[in-house]
Amino acid sequence: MEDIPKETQRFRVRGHLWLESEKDRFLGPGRIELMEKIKEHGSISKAASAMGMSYKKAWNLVLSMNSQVEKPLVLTQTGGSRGGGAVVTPEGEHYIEAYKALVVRFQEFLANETRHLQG
Amino acid sequence: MEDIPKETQRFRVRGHLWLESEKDRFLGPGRIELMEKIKEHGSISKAASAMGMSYKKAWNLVLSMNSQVEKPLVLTQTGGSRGGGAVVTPEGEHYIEAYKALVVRFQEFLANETRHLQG
DNA sequence: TAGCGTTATATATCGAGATATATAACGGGT
DNA sequence: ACCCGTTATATATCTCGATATATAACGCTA
Repeated sequence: MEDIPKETQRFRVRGHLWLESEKDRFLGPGRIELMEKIKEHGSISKAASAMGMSYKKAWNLVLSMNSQVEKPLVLTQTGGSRGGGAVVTPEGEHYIEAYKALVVRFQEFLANETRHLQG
Repeated sequence: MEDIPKETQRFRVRGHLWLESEKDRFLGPGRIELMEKIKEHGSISKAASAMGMSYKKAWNLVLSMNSQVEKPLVLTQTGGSRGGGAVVTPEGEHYIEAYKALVVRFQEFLANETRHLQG
């Protein structure tokens, strides 16, 4: 590594990280952010528009996440005094925390590898 | 982490990794594979078709890589007895090796995190 | 029973990226 | 002078995912 030219200084190591099951993605940055926005706004539609995402896409993500676990990460309710809404369950919150901790370790890995590269 | 339900067993941590400069991607899995195919076949067009990629895309990747370093990673030649061709320079080979070593460490990270998640 | 905001779902439209097609240039061989 | 396979480049076409649009259902309110 020590004979990589100086210009290597300009490069950074970057990456993406996610959890997946047999064939489907389970959790990634977008799904985590969506759950956080649902926590904040109390509905899928408001969460979606808050992050510039179509309702349909957000709905599909919730469907995908919930379909891969026994206890759903997001509960939805149609109708009612406010028309309905969505909440993140304790299970959902747990995954959010676990994912964030994972990302912290990943960022350390990337920073370390970038340092290594630029040696 | 210890109170994540059993079904977490089914999830793996996966990821992508690449090198980038200020605004452009520099090296990722596709570009590395392309350089390896160029080494193998001696031309961009053969390398591209060998990995089911259009010549145009392969050419753009070579252009992008070479534009980000002083000494090009891939040298091309037009015309001549065989019509032309392309070769990977020692600098290119060096980056291939550095990237592969990085990927090995990344795979270890992912395996470790998957184990941690399922622990 | 009518109104409301939302979830839930299907269908249609659009646009970006990929692919296909075309053409020029290159330079050695014959 | 012409042929060859490749690099180099522009343009046209296509495809698929994303987005937009539309509609139904839900359940509380009043």
